[in-house]
Amino acid sequence: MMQEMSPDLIRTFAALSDPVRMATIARLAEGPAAVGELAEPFSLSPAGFSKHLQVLQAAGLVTKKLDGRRHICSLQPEPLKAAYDWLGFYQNFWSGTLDHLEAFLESDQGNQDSDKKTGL
Amino acid sequence: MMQEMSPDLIRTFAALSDPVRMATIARLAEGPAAVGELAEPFSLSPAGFSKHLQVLQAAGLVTKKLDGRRHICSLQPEPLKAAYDWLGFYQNFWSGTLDHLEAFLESDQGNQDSDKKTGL
DNA sequence: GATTTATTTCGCTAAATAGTTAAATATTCG
DNA sequence: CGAATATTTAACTATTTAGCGAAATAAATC
Repeated sequence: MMQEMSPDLIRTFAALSDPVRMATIARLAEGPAAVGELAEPFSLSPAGFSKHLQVLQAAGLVTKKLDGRRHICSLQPEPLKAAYDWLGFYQNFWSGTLDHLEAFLESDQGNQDSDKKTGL
Repeated sequence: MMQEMSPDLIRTFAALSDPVRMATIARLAEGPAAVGELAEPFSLSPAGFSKHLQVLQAAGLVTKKLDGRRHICSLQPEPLKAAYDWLGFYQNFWSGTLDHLEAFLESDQGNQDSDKKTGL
């Protein structure tokens, strides 16, 4: 078995690997906001912040809608969920007494959606 | 309230944002392996793969122990768990009927360690 | 002890990223 | 319409990252 490692997931992790972008996501989780409001906490030029926003949009983490001359940004949950699920696969690895996933992968739980060979 | 965004987390997400490194983590979840074995699936020079391993080690995701001339790599769960937990904070954002976290943040659950202003 | 195997470090190049300032595009307001 | 506001795009520079081949280190084997 092998976990999916889509370009989308890669882009999501890349988008998350920056403090400005992580903080922006945290802020947007509290509700939509205009670009200027989002940029305020950072000592960045507007153009510099705009680029971070582009990275977040390219990853599908943020969408924008226009409200007059302001661009209102909203957080999109799907990519976060996908990243969460990818990492969640390794839950057994860190949460249990297992040193690695072997035991899990050979368990009923680990086999339930992969090796349905019992019926063949 | 504001989620923690440590340099460690940043490094973890950066380490995850590459297909070679993601696949290597997936492989290591099945159990420890030597560098050469890990490198095999990729068309990379040994030096090239070694650098990816350095990134994973710098993020604390992989540790090595020596077995003769072979370097045995093991996956370390802590950084994965930290990333999982950071993303898990937004679970309410994607899993529920909420458009954003406001409702959660104003709930008992959301208030339990943040705005204890009821007593002021 | 010379050779082979496993891996890293070094020195380099090419490409991607993060930041800047200046100019461009809309939109609102007087 | 002209000035101000909000934001992006363009052009550029500096830094980081990803890759390579060659050399270095270390252990195993003959």
